[in-house]
Amino acid sequence: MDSSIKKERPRGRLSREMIEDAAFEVIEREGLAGFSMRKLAADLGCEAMSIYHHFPSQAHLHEALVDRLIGSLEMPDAGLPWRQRMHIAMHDFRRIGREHPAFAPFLVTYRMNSPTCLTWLSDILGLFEAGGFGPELSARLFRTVGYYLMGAILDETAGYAKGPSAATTVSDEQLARDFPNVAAAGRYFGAAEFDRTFDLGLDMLLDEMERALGGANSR
Amino acid sequence: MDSSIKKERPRGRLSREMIEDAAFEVIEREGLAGFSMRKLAADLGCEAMSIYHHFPSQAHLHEALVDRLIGSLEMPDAGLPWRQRMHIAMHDFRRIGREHPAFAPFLVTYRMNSPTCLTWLSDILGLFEAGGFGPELSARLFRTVGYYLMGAILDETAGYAKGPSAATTVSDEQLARDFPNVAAAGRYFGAAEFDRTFDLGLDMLLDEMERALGGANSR
DNA sequence: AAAATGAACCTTACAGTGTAAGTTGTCAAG
DNA sequence: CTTGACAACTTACACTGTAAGGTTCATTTT
Repeated sequence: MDSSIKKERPRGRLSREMIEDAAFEVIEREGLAGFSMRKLAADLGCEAMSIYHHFPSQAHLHEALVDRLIGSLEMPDAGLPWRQRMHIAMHDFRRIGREHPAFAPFLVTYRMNSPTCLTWLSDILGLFEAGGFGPELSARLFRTVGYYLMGAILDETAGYAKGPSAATTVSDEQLARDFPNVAAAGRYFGAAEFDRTFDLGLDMLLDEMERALGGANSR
Repeated sequence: MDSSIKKERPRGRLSREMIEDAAFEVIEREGLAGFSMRKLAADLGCEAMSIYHHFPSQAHLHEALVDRLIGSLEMPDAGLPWRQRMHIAMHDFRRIGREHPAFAPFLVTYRMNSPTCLTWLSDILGLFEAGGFGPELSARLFRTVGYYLMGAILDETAGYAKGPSAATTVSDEQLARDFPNVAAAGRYFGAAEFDRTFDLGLDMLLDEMERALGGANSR
């Protein structure tokens, strides 16, 4: 058996899909800032520059990862009520963020303009419009839930994105003494409460949207 | 007028405040990713390593910038009604983000745990509690508006944070043809609509919170 | 005045980064 | 077998954060 250190991998066996798969792994293992083309290459058993044959730059690779994630999303069953469909779509997006916590900051910061992403965006806008909102309100409400979603994903994945704060941190004792209400709130800030907290805010927004719809209809 | 490239600057004239001021400038000029200790030093007229006498690392410096911004926030007048105070506090935070658009991604991603930041966080939590919410709901509603705020700031400053997308972009014609509803929504996604859109979502959340309060009181 | 102290700043060096440019290896078509 | 095309590798460059150690200068002590 061949015993070279690098995995035996004949030429011509590198593909975009393989590279993307490995990139997700390296990012989650090393963190987004710790990711590099050389580490990715080491994972793939090739040299860094070989990757450039498939992606013209690291930025292109990162954007391809976004495309992969967004492209994997499916719109909820059109037979369901509007509110339920919106609820599902929001949870779907949140899920792909949480499944790739180290990549999540890039995902939510990225300004979508690829066909794949625009399709998703268009579908979500269409969901609002199908719910009875006009073009303007659909756009603004999309932003509203989008903002909420972005912030939630960032918070819920923040523990993975960067290590502990470098600068002065406040000890638990000092926190309990000087900021008792923050210490008390900490109980509801933990990962165990993410689902409940997320749904609270999401339902508040959806409640208010339905109210706006009902008000317009009954008027 | 003196035209030396580096500012004349006798020893002992470097201070944390000066460095922070220059760092804000360099970050806004070069972008967060384009920022470096050497560029900062060039701006200050010193060598890169001199900065390490005042900040032990770049991360410490960045966190000091967050502290500066958060520390500059003042709580709204306690005599005002609860809802108005919350509205002002949210707009204040949004303002410091928008005043430093390139730095905003770090600001909103940063997990606050310095005394300065904890003081602000405690004050906001106190604002909910003063409004009549118990500890648990105060914590969860803080998260809710916090998520919304983070997302809004990220979106509103995204144009400054990074250059145009590196990968395939969809042309305006293609957008109008293949994604007409997205193209139509673009009208409401521009900077001119930021204020109106932000207030729409914020007011929805505050409406819903007041409703929760009223419901609890009238029950 | 002279010497000592210590902070403030600079110089050098290293391991790491993205990626441009040029080179090599491999396989398929002629 | 030769030729071509292309995938992968090698080298090189300009840049990064920062560790280690050297230099300069204001202040304090003698």
